[in-house]
Amino acid sequence: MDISKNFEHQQAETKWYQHWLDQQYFKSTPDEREPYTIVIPPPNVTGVLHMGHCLNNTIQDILIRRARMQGKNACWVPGTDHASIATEAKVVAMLREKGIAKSSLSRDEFLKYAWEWKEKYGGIILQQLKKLGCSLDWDRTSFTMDPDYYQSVIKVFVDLYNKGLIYRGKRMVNWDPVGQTALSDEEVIFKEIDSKLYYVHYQLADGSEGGITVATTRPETILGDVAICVNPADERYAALVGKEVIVPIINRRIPIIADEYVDAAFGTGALKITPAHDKNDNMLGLKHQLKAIDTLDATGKFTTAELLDENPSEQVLAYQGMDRFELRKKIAQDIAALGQLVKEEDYRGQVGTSERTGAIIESKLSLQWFINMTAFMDKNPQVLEDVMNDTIQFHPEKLKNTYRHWLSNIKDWCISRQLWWGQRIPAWYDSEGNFVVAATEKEAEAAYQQQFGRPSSVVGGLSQDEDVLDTWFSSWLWPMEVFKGISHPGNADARYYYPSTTLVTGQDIIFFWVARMIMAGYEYEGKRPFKDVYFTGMVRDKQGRKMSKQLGNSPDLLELIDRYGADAVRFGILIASPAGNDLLFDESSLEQGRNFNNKLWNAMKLVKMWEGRQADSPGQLADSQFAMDWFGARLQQVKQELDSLMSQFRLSEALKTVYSLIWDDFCSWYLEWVKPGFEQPISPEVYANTVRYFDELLALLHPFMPFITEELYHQLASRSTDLCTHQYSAATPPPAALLQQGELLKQVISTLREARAKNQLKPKESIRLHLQTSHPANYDSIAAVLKKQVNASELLYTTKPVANSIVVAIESEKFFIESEKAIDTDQLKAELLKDLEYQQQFLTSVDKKLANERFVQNAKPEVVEIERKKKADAEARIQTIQESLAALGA
RNA sequence: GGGAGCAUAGCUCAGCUGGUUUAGAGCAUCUGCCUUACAAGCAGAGGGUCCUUGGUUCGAAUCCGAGUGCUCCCA
Repeated sequence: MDISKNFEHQQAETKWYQHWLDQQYFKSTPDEREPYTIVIPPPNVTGVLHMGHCLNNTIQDILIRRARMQGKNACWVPGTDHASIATEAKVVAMLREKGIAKSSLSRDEFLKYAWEWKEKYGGIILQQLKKLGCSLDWDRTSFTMDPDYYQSVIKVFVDLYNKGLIYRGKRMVNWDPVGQTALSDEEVIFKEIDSKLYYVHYQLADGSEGGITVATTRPETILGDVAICVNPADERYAALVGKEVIVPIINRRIPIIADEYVDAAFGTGALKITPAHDKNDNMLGLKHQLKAIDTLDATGKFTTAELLDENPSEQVLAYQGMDRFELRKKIAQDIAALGQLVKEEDYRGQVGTSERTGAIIESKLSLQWFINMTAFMDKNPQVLEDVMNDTIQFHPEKLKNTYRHWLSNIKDWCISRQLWWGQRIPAWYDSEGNFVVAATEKEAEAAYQQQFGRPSSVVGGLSQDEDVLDTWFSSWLWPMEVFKGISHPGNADARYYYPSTTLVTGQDIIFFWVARMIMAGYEYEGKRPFKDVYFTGMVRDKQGRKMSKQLGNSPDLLELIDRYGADAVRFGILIASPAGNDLLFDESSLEQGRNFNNKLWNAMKLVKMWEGRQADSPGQLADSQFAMDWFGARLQQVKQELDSLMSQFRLSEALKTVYSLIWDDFCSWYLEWVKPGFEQPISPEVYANTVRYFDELLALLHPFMPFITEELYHQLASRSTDLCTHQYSAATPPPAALLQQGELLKQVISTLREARAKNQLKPKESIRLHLQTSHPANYDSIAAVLKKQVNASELLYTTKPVANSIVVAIESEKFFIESEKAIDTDQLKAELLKDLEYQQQFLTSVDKKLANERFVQNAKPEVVEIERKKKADAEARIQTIQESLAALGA
């Protein structure tokens, strides 16, 4: 069979992924094995694969493939999130392009479009994950709006309501005037934005001289002012507290009050209070029993609706319908026209924006549904405790602090959204504003009858709440409901797979999702939802900037997979990904991955070349014995290292370890050591061993790079099984002496090669190697390899220096390189002198340490022993060098 | 404003409970090689005041304090 020059990834990827699917290797059903469960962080149904997904899912696939090869029942559940606001925004945009306004559609008509859109474009991302090689159990694909899932969300809402943990109330919410919906605190992104600070003068109501000047960034809310507040300790204003001032333009009389909340150092030290439009103002308003006057509507435009009692002037009425930012300028001008705008200055401040639409958030009073988080946490203290005591283990651990901090300052969760795409809130209202909460209209009717003692028809029937639930109110059930643990409690799958084993997700959704899954897990299963949480950092570009559409620095992943191959992409993204830190993505790491593919491919070609050259060859076998023994030991050693690294989730280091084992130990050392001479036969035993080692390496690498390893596994020999389901054998403790001798051999080879290079001995020029050692037995097993690796025709033991040779000292042993070529003794001497100086300085530092009585007294005996050995080694080395110099006639 | 974290080679990072030579790896750089698997390669080399500064200790990249710079989270 002809072997292609390089690994052809496209072909291999298609072939093997299909084969794995056909063999149902990714399919999992409960059995007697230990389960290893991962639920995918469900990407938005509208999403396309980006770098973050790539990192995240590569890691999950590595964990799941490794678990599968360790004999566990590996189950990785795919799925998508309906992403209410993000999806609805896309559907609205799509309709707008068709010339259809959302407002012209009924709820049902809109949802029909949305479902059509979801069927057409939704879940593209899941197909893309296949390209990356992800071994998901596709039969288990879930969607947060599947009928059962939908019902489970409704069920949980009703249940929490009945438990008194959900309430409806008029509260200050974060209002997105573009999306026209409330948002939870977590959906608000604070940004630094340049604005202006306006200094506005309010005149005293009694007509007397003076007044008070207030600094505000939001003059457009001035018509909703109900008080001016100063710090009670602020002497400047002490005399004014209790007096009234006039709000410019609208001429409302408002009091000057005092509260310690006010920072006397900010602006003028006087704060205008607009309880309808600012969270802190609202808090002060409640405390001082002030009215809230709302002057902005749901779209952020001025409305006089709540001002009509005050007989507003023509000027005020003219603002009707004006956008908040336009209004800001207009009101500033109008105040200036009154001569009450003292000054304007530039100001840079934090402004909340919507995570989804980017719009600047308004704080707005509105009637919404909330979860009482304080009560919830009192009921479920394990949510915090079990993370702090590592029942649920966070990686990296430092995120425990962040988690604790958030939970100990937790605010009520606003869960209603003024959208149509999502689970509709199961609350039912009569025409008088009474309501009941029930899963279905029928149940609602019954509940109504019971609660109010009359059928709802008396007051015109019941109508359901128009709003839907926050997306996270459905995804917090994900680890349970993908196994139908909420909709069909106690079913076999849920019992077997829950709690899941590991969650892999981004640090950015620790509050949105991770914390809430833990909450739901304890509330509904009484158990943690997962054992380990691995948090990935953010993927940034080479300059450390976030990947974004605007910057255009977000590479097209499918194109990268096409160009470098899925294995190389997986390698590249993981090798650059330090545990718990952000990842600076650079295409050069993909190149490294591709080069590694190439290396593996060529190693396979070499071994395949030997396949047909097997013949009994006792000499070749004997010469290779050490290499075989040593590599066997190295393999066990690395297997142990990998177990340890993987259990600590140090995946990047684990990959580096396998990479170096394959590239350095296997290719650069082992294969060279057993390689037969040109067109010489190879011993069948050596060949069989080599293939066996290669198999083991492929198995270790397979979770990281599944395609090329499967391909090579089948190229190397004809097989009846696949690497994908190969079972690892446990690592055995490697013999330390063998490993040590291997290190000695490597060191000797490197040092001799370096000496050859420095003396301009071409690799082809053969040498005679003389060795002066007190332990010749150490060299018996490695002599053959040593000769081959430094191109020595002979290895001779000697007891005295060899004339006209290059001298190399390694510890207390001396090597003499004898060649046809004349030796540059001056250079040799210079080298030796340099080494001598280094050794002498080193000796001095060790001596100093040993001369320190307090060191010898206080340090642990083994540490002192190490120092003594260092001293002895250095002294021996110095002696060797001096003898060599003497032999050179120095 | 509150909290958390980071600072080690040109870049990205290891360096776990202080002592394994005078600090390691990968990538990049430089030198020599188209050596019979691989130039997407091989063999070598150079490169660091472990941010600054006090302290604890026989001993500090490692522990503690202060400072500086950066990052993230929360308000």
